[in-house]
Amino acid sequence: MSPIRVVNPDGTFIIGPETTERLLTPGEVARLFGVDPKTVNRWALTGRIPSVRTPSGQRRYRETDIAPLLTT
Amino acid sequence: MSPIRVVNPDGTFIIGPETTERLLTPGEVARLFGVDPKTVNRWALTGRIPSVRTPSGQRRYRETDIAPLLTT
DNA sequence: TGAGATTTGGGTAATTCGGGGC
DNA sequence: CTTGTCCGAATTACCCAAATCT
Repeated sequence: MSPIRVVNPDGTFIIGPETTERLLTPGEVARLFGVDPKTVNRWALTGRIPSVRTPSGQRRYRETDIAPLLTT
Repeated sequence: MSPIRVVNPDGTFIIGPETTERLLTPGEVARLFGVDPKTVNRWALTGRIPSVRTPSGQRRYRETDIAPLLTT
């Protein structure tokens, strides 16, 4: 399998060959916090948590955005 | 109308006389969005994202088509 | 020629979406 | 103000086997 390499127009990497960021589903994040998945989506809507949208509109959450919130 | 492209076995394809660009496999795109590889192919079938076909029928995806969709 | 990983397609169960109201 | 729930519609995940790629 080839490495992931998504580049910007200026040639810089969005995701480099050595980086594979893990994305979490709303349900996975909900279980981490002990809340309903819809609550997680509301956090995204209100700007509390950044999210990535699939082409169809579903949300995925970066592990690096979620992990710091669990420690506090 | 997208241009006709001839895909090499290593996933690269010819842009110009001296330029070549690598394409992303379904598995790579799937990891970028945190979904199943089959879901990525479904996006191509429903026209949500453009795709390139190898002579054997497998799908490949252009980085420049995928990268803009990863916005937060 | 062979082994292991990946891709593809079909079918079905589970998840997610948004709106609305409590 | 935040959260959990109900609803229908849309989207996705997991099962399998066969084909393709490394």
